[in-house]
Amino acid sequence: MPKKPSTKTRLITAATCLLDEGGPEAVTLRAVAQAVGVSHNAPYKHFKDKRAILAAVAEASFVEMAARFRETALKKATPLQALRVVVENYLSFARHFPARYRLLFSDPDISQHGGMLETEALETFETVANLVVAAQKSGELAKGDPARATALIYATAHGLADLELSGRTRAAKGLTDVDAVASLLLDLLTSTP
Amino acid sequence: MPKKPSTKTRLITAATCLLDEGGPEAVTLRAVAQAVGVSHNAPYKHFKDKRAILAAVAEASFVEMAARFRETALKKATPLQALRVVVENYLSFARHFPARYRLLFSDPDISQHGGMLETEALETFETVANLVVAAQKSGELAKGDPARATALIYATAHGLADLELSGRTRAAKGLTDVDAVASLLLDLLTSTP
DNA sequence: CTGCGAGGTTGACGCTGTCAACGTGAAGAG
DNA sequence: CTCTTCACGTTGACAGCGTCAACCTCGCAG
Repeated sequence: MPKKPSTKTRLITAATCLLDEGGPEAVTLRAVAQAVGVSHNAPYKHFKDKRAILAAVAEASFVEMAARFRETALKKATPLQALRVVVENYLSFARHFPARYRLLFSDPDISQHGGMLETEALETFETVANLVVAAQKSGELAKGDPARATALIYATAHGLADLELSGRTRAAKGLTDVDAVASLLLDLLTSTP
Repeated sequence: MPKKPSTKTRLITAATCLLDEGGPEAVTLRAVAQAVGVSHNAPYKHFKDKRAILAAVAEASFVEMAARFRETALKKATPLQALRVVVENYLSFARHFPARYRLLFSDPDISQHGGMLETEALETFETVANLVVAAQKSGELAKGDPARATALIYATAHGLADLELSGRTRAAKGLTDVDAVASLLLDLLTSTP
């Protein structure tokens, strides 16, 4: 039986909900407070800023997302398959929770914020890098600096997600099928020069 | 001798300046008006919204940037060199004008806005695609769907720029040297499978 | 019993985008 | 030459926002 959530965690979940449903502009301190059923100044007893609330939302979201990443990736047979699934999941997350995705991966305030979020992010990056190393060892992926290859994969996945969210994929010819482009990169990395 | 600029264009340049110097939060309707020396409501005689002003800023910036792209790219000897220069310029623009870059390439309101901006963006995309085709014909780039390869390059460049702007490149190992990662992609596209 | 601090409330402040009403001056119609 | 009109600009107001300060009110430590 789950103990009843504190006001602080209720504020975080309410903010997350508002963000997902109404975008960034819907997340107002007063709306969050009202959703929880407290006065418009109650949040200041738990968070310094509005930004602090967003940071907490990001932190909670990232931890949850990273856990799911690891879980689904480890079930796959080969490292390359796992890599593909990770990219798929990344893009899927961006599509399902656009506003939250932007908060997590494109907000300067948040990413610079340090704290547990940065640690967790680095750990996740490391996990993917390990996948790349494994795929190189098994011959599924061409050799090369694994950190740089990982960075390339990450940057491409993020770029595709961000372009899709800002609506730029509907127009340009090669961009309409985002997943195909992501797949193209992995194919390129696979081919042995 | 340049004729004196209208209030409308002065509003646009003032907004651009504020955006570059103080980030998105510095661009307030009142601040823009004050910078031009008019009352806080004068902008409404020229633009419907605050968003409309930002859209005008984006449009002007994009046209100017695209022109410089074409100019510098055409001076290069081979298509592949031109491609590298375009990517370099793209990243350089993002670094020099972070807030404006985000407005141009990551703002949903703006990119969905249609109008001349979308036309110009498509045209630019097409220009790059032609570069890819040329590089493939000359054997500098491996064969394959050029539209998709262009999309891949675009997405990667944008992803790298965005990650750098949100401060995520300082931490992860392979991401510290953004230009090297961009170079890696072009190398991959070069190698013949 | 006393006191005190965590958590909640009310009220206020300045700033924002936006709307409505009110000039004003130049240009065109009669 | 006068009258109208309309683009451009002004002032003043409004609600909503983040934030600060002051006050209340428990439950618990001494």
